[in-house]
Amino acid sequence: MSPRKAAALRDGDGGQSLREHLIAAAERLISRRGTAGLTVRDIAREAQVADGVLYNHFAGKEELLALALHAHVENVERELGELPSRAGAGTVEDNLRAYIAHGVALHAAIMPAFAGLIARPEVLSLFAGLPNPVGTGLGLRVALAGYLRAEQDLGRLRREVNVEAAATMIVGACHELVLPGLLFHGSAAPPVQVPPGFVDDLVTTVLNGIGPARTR
Amino acid sequence: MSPRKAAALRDGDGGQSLREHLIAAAERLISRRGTAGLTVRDIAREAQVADGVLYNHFAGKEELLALALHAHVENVERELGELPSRAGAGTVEDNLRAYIAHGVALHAAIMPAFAGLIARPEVLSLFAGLPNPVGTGLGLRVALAGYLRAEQDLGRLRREVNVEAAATMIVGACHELVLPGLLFHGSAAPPVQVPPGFVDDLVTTVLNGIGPARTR
Amino acid sequence: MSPRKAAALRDGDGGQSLREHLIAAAERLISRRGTAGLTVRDIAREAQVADGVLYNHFAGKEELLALALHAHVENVERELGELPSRAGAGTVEDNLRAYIAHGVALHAAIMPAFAGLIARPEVLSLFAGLPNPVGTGLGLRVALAGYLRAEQDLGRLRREVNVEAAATMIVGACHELVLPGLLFHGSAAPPVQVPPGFVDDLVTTVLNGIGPARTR
Amino acid sequence: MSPRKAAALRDGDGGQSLREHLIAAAERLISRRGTAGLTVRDIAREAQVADGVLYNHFAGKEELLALALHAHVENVERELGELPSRAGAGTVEDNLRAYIAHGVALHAAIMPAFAGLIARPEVLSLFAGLPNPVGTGLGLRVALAGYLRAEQDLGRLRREVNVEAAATMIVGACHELVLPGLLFHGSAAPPVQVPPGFVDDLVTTVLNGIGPARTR
DNA sequence: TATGAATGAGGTTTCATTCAT
DNA sequence: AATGAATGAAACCTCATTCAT
Repeated sequence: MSPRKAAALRDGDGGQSLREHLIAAAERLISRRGTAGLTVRDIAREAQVADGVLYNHFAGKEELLALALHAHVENVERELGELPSRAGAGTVEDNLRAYIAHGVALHAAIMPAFAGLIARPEVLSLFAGLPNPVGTGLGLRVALAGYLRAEQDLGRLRREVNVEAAATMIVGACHELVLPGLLFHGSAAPPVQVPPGFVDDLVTTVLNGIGPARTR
Repeated sequence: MSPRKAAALRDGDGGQSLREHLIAAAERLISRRGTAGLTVRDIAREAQVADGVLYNHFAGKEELLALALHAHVENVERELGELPSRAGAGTVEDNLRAYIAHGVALHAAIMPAFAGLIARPEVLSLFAGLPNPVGTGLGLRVALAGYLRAEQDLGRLRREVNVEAAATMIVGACHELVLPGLLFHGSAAPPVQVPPGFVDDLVTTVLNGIGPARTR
Repeated sequence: MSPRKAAALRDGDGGQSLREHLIAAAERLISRRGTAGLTVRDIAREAQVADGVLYNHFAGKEELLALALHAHVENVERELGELPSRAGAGTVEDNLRAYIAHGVALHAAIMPAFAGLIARPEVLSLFAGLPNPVGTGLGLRVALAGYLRAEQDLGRLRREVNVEAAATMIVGACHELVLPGLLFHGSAAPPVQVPPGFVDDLVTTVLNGIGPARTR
Repeated sequence: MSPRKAAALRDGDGGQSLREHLIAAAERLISRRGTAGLTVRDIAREAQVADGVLYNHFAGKEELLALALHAHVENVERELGELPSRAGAGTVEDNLRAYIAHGVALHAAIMPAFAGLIARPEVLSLFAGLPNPVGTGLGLRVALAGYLRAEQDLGRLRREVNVEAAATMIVGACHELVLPGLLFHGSAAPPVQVPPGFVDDLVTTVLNGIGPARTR
């Protein structure tokens, strides 16, 4: 009555549909090797499934990649846990440290996924079209700006600063900490190592500035 | 009898070796279309040279790409001109603005080149192995940190700040300003538009910080 | 408990067996798009039936196609109506005109169906093996020859002519009027347009001949 | 100095370019098996050449097929030799017999080639765009009509007959003689056998007509 | 040494058929 | 008996690299 189930689902993985199984397999590969050089055959093999199945469930490679990318971002964000979104709780320093740690880990995990797709706008626009709560990790900047503004409202940050500028610098610093390792050790790089104390220094810098005295 | 010269060199371009000619052609393509989807045939055609020559001068596509990438970064940096390396000259604000403008332009120009290669560690390690004075645009951070330290020595920036942290944030902000356009508008994106006043806000923020009062 | 019925038969189409339902669906597609590029999935979808059913009722795609082709020829002939089989009725000219009109319409309708199969002898021999009263439209020639012979017997056509030869020429002319449009305008060609008066000229020619005087 | 030659050309077939070699190989297959089910691999194998070569010489499979089809028609026409184009020479009967023999042989040879392409309009329009003197065998009808008109001018055929109609019937008869064998014995059919005397009967019929007396 | 055609592995996709449910 | 997802061979095409000339 019901149609046949894929061998891969029959033994053990029975809880999900093959569609989900395929997305999960692709996500696994993305998280392992990034998005570049990923072939349909790789994905089918990882899913232990025939080459052609994917076309029973997706319009093509591109749709699957977009969905897997989405799943990857979601997985990473789930693993990283909540951001300190409630202003006023804890110290600002601690909260900023949390944002930075989050940003470094997030970018380390998702940049290899996006990198291989810069040249494939179709996948990226499919991705952009997905219901995408937090999104591309770009959401981080928005979230951070929101947090900063809330702290401003509470008086724990100065009123006159441009929170967008601050958020840009902080999130940018996370990129900057991740990129070199990505470029020069490959996606099989050791987990990013931020020198001890460096995050503290970032936070101090952003809070106090580097100028000799307050201008303006 | 001297060995045959490539047709492309015979007329007009006689000053360079074919090796240099090929690197230049590849660089031209990289700067036009980025690194993704670039075939050796494209390069040979751009160089007006037979498909196979490249193997007489390079170990393979990868070596040529690494060298062309290097040339590309050098070209971009040459075109962008000098950075305010002499501390003490002009105002710190102006100098920081110059660094940021430089960084945005630099990353906008070189990120499409690197993007297509994140997944090809071979090219990137060849690149990393090149005698690479300024390098990957990562040089920018080093240069900026040096500048900041010099200003510290002159007393125009506070002694206790970690200039590495500051440089990381500033250069990171440049990444952050460039990346989204790259990802979601393709490499045929409009030239990056930083909102007016935003660079000023970045500078102000980094100089003054965002905290309510100086800590530490 | 009787065996399950296909969904498509349950509502409304209950009069036929699923076998007949499938043949009808395939015939519909053949008459719409010809035989080329027809997939079993197309047929199943047209029949609103699961992909696999067809293998419960036919040896495979080929048998189904052969039967659908047969049905298609039958349908077309039914729609075209009766041929003037009774010699002596009407004028010979009118009757020949009717045969030609019939032949043109018949070939226009069935040639796209056969065209996609010339290269698939299996289907065609299955088709040829079917109890095939009128057959492949080749029946037309037989019918026409029969009619001509009957008119001969009535003295309305000359005794000594070879009715097979005449029938061959007349039916052949129908092919010839249909083929070019088929080849060079695709099966989405406009319905065959025979220039006005041309059928008359064919009839006149076949009746009177083209020679200057009766030979033999 | 010159590039490498294909292995297949090196031993023995050296006179032609690989482009010609490929067209010839495809033509060979077309003449053997018709056009349907012909894969690029088949062609490459027949040409004893690597799978990918064809794309160095043609835009794709379609262009090659169109050219091979063209070559096939040319070959067949060359082998069949000249048609009696000079009116007035020989007897009209003999000339018509020659046309019919030619037409039967021609269609027997080229119809399997065209049949497989009815569903691929792209190939057919490429073919139609080729410089195509005689063309698709459709040229035969034009040539025959021309010949008939010339005989009319000489008074060997009656003035008032529509030569187009006559040509249509005669060429159509050739189709009709060829088609059934094609459909029901496959392209590996025995060479078409026209019953002895049948061609004579066709000629007699077309010259004298079948009517009891000259009408009009 | 330059040439550029030849090579062939490997990419994405289609589709007739099978088969667990 | 019906279902429809799974299967996997095979289609067309690309492209880095080789190599006879």
